[in-house]
Amino acid sequence: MNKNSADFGGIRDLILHYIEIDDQEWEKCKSMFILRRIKKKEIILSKGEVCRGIYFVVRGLLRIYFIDQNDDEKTFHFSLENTFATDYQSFLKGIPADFYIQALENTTVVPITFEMLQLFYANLGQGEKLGRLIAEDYFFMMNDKIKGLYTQTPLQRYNSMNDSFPMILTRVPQHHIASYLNISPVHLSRLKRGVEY
Amino acid sequence: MNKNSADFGGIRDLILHYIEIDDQEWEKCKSMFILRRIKKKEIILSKGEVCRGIYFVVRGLLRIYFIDQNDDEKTFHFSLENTFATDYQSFLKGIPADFYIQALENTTVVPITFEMLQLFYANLGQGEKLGRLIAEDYFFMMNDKIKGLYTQTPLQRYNSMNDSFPMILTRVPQHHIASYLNISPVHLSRLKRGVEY
DNA sequence: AAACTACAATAACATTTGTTTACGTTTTGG
DNA sequence: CCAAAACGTAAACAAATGTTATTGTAGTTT
Repeated sequence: MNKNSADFGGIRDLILHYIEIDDQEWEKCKSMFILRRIKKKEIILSKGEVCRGIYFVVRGLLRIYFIDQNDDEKTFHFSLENTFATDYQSFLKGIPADFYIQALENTTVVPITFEMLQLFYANLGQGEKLGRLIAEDYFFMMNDKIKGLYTQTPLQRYNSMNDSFPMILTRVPQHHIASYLNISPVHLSRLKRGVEY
Repeated sequence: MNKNSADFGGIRDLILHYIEIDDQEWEKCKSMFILRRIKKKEIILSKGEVCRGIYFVVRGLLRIYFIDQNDDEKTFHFSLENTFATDYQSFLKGIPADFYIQALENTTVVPITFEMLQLFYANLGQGEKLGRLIAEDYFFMMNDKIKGLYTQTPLQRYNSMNDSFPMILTRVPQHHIASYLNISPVHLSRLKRGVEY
């Protein structure tokens, strides 16, 4: 890798997965990308702020969570390498975020701003289509998530976490897993043990 | 209302809410619309079938649900007048549906097929944008739904049902409400009573 | 009108999940 | 390297929620 050409990870592959984009268009996109480094535990979005980016994770791991009425953190999503993290509603509507986004490891992201997205829509031949397909994919993820919440027990969801988030169980503290499963850390510990009542 | 011009309810207003569309474009759309009547209790989509339409509810009420591992129905969504019902994932991907869609009242819908949607994308000036905005709105709904599931108690969610679905509590049997809240009918009855432990 | 069905409420009991506290280990920060 | 903080497990108990069974009412069907 040339030292002067930043490595934007799998972004191009990801775009190509959605739409056709030629070299000239890619150069236009690439000129807008920058890398941003985030230290472990750093919070890059807090509730009440407007989310100014879709963060494409090149390396590291982000956690999206919110805080409920009892001041408990509820982990909503983990963003691994080559996936996105954002408060999409805040980002798209320009309204205050409900979510927090925090790095659980030292992390490198490519931020995509709202302005950049508008340029994609306007200047890429299939820009609107890209936006539609991304929104649809985000929707599918939510759809699956809700189905899991309704149909699976906490233990079943725990056991399928490795499918949704490869290696997640070895990368993040267990209490974050518990909050993702919407159960207490103590209870998750019990479930893993296979306790009898 | 002219007897020969079907009433497609608020569809045009809904499209206009998302994009600009001129009279000529609207005539093209309208010529594709038909009305379909669904009898109370009729099921128009079952798990395993491919969902062939986005159903715009002109009058009546649809229920979207799925069946969990214990053969219990879990109500996922109610579609009131001037809103949609579909298994969006099945519809867009052409894969077998996870959901069932059932009429809880005698209902009139305008089905929008996948082929019609492609024509919209291709022939409406802002067709792709329409698709993107619809996907985004669907996403926002899911987003709010998940936030509710994580942060609110069943009773809180019960009390806000009238906001999400006006008059729903007087229109559908209570056990469907309970399944929407993901609690048992017996427990919902208890919560309403405000039982002390 | 009678029989049947769906529905809601209630009580009693069982199961799941949360809370608190304690303890030992690991990780982190200075 | 040391002290402090974070973390996971465990046990005991409390609270929330599910299950089953019963009853009464209202709506449907015959």
